[in-house]
Amino acid sequence: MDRLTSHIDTIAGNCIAVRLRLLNRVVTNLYDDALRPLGLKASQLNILIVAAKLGLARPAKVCEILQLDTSTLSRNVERMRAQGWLEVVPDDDARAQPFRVTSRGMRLIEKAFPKWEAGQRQAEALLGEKGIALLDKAAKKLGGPSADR
Amino acid sequence: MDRLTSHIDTIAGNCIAVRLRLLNRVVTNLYDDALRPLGLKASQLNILIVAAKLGLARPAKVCEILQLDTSTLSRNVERMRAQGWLEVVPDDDARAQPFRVTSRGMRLIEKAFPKWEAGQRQAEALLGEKGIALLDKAAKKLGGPSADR
DNA sequence: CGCAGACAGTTGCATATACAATTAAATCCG
DNA sequence: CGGATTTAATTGTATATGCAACTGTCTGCG
Repeated sequence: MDRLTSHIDTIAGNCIAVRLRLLNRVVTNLYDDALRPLGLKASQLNILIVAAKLGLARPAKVCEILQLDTSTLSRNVERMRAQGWLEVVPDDDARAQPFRVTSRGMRLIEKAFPKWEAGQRQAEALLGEKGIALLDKAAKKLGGPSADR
Repeated sequence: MDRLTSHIDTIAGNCIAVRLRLLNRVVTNLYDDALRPLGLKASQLNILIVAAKLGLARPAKVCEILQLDTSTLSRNVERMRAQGWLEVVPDDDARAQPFRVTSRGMRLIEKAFPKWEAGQRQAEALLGEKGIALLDKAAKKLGGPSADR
C-alpha cells in the first residue's frame, strides 16, 4: 500500500467534514420533509426563530448568532419577506436594514411547531442524548443560539 | 409568557437542526479555506475520496455512501470531470455512468492531503475527542464512509 | 417478440451558501 | 468642514443541494 493510498484511507476513515456534512444533509432533510406542507425550510425556520427571539433583528447580529455569511442572510430574508413572514423596519442609521417577524410569520411558527417536533424526534433518535449534548457544546463554543438570547 | 413564546424558546434552546447546520457551515468553511489554494472544495474532496476508495464509482453507490441526492452528485461529477479530476468509464449497461479518479485527480489528492490535515486539526479542536466519536457513530448508522470500503 | 414496469441518470427549477466587489452611509480626525 | 476610513448591507458569480419530471435502457413475462 503506497503513500497515496494510505492518505486516501486516512481521509476516508477520519474526515470530520465528510461525516458532519453527511449528517447535516440527512438531518436537514428530516426537518425539511416535516415542514414541507407549510412551504417552509429548516434554514428559514432557523432565521424565523432567531428573529423572533431578537424582536428587532439586525442582520449582522443574526449572522453572528447563526454563523452565516451576510450575503446569504440577505437573500434568505428577501425570500421570506416576499412570503410575508418578515418585514423590514426603518432605522435611524440609513445603512441598517433591521427586520422583524410579522404576525403572519408568528402564525407560521405556531403551525410549524408540531412539524418541528416531528423532525426533532427523528433527529434525536439518530444522534442520541450524548450526541445532542456534544452538538450543543460545540455550537455554544461558536456563540450559537441558545434559550437565553 | 404565552404559548407561542414558549414554543419559540423551545425551538431556540433545543433545535438540533439549527446547531448541526451552524456547525456544518463553520466546519465546511475550515476545510474550504484550507483547500482553496487548490481550487478544491470540501464537498468535492468527499467525492474524490469515495471514488478513489471504490476504484470504479457507480453514482448510485456513491450517493448511498454519502447520502446525496443523485441529481446533486450528477452535477458535482460534471464539474469535477470538467476539471479533469474524474473520468467516465464505459459500461455494458448503457444506462450506467460509472466514473473513476484520473491520475490528475490522484495528484490533486496528494497535494490536498496536508491541506486536509490543517482543516481536520481545526475541526478536531472544535469538536473534541468525544464529539468526533459521536459523529462517527451517527455517520455509521447512516451507512456513511469508513476506512474499510 | 413486444410491451409494461423497473432502473440509472440527467435536466428543470428553486433554495442555501460563500467570496469578491460594490454601494451607501456613518464616523473619525486633522 | 471634509476627506479617509469603517461599517452595513446588497449584488455578481459560482458551487451545493434536493424535488419533480423526464429520458433512455434493461428485464421479465405473456
